[in-house]
Amino acid sequence: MKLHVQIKMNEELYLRNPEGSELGKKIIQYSIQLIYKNGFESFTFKKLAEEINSTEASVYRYFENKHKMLIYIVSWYWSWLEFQINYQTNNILDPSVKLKKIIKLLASTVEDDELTIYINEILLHQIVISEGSKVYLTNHVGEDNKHQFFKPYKQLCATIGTIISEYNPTYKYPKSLATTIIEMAHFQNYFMVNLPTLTDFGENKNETEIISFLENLVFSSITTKQ
Amino acid sequence: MKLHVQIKMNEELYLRNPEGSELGKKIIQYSIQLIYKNGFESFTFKKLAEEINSTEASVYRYFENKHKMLIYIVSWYWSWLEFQINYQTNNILDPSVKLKKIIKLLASTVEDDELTIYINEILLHQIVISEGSKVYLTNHVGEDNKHQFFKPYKQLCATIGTIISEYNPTYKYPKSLATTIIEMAHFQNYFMVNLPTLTDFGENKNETEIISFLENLVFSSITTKQ
DNA sequence: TTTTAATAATAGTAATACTGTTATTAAAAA
DNA sequence: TTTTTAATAACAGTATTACTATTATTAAAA
Repeated sequence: MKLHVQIKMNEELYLRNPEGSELGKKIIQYSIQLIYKNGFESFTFKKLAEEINSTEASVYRYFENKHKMLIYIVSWYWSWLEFQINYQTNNILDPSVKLKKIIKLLASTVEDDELTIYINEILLHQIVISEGSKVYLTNHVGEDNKHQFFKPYKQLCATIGTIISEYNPTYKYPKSLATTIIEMAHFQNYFMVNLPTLTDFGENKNETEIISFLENLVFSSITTKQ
Repeated sequence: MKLHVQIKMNEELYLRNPEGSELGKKIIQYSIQLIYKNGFESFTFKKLAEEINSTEASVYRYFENKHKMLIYIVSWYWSWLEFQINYQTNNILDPSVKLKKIIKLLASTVEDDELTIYINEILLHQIVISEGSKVYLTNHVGEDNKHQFFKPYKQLCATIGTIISEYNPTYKYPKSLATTIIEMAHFQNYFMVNLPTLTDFGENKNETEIISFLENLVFSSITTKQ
């Protein structure tokens, strides 16, 4: 039996479901490649169309604009990560072990998931690090929120927040600490690679130091008496 | 005697110094207003020119493009905040008192500084919250870094990191904790206002809760034995 | 009074972010 | 098998953005 992880995406994010056709999958696959390579700002549907030997108009049949495309792939990532977390922390009872596992999953280079051939999770993870916050840092965040575009991100925060509360039910800021872990797992990685003077991770540039930093941050916060 | 706070800006950020002319000051003043109102994405030099009854070409005499303009105003903010922090923590010896003061300055609504008539610090603070990270989350971060465009931000992190090390010389991640404080002071504020389910600050929407969260985060991290 | 500098006014270009139309092809339904 | 439908390719076109270049006008400095 082949396990197929189907991630159900918010239907308002696309005009035509990209998972439902070869062209659609190609659009996702090469969008990830292009955004990874040149950044979201210089990514255009025209360049994408040239890359996949199709036309701009065809891409517009799938996505209204490139921002919704970004929300789509970033949301996909959060949903996928949520699944990985649930899968890997399943049967673990100790919340501190769970939290350590989550920190590791957030801060480590992901492994490419063989089940989703057209999505390269390694590149997607890098995109989420560099472009992920642009998804909600817009003037239309309220509108987008009404359309539930941030649900997978919120869901992940809720999951992490719940485990924090399991560990220490008296801790007052489980959700804020959850977003801090998520955002800092990515920001510290971005700083380490691009602006290393902003971090304490120096030359070696590996993720174990980020994990130590985050573990220290989280466990001292939720262990300290208030 | 009138105290004049002159902030020396990186000369590579502009083509002509906006502080040196009436038009230049108007460009800064109305850029802040427009970016605050409609967000950075929809901000254009044409709209700005219309707003100040000038022309696009005149604006281009001052700034090469709108991204450098954003770096300019955000850097100005960090330099200004650094000054405020140094001023307000001057003569304080206890590093924990200093840190609390800094957290408060980072997380609170700033007061308009009467000394800079054409810069509205309250609006600028909101811009730094919503658009600040876009300054370095670009594909040309390396180039921009070489040109020292992030110096004021780095300087602020160094200042905060130094005080953290003063409090606890054995703490291993002073700089990463410094960036965490800065970024989270802003992100938690943004989430509180725009995506409240991501935080624990609920209905009241005031900054004292964010300050408590950050104080708890910082002091438990640097007080815990490692 | 002359020179210079700054700005306004105007024009123009390449690229971006789309929309619309029609021809072609492939797959599904009759 | 034929017909219908759906998807895509190909092409054309528009408004806006992000610029550059040129010249006229004005104001200040030499």
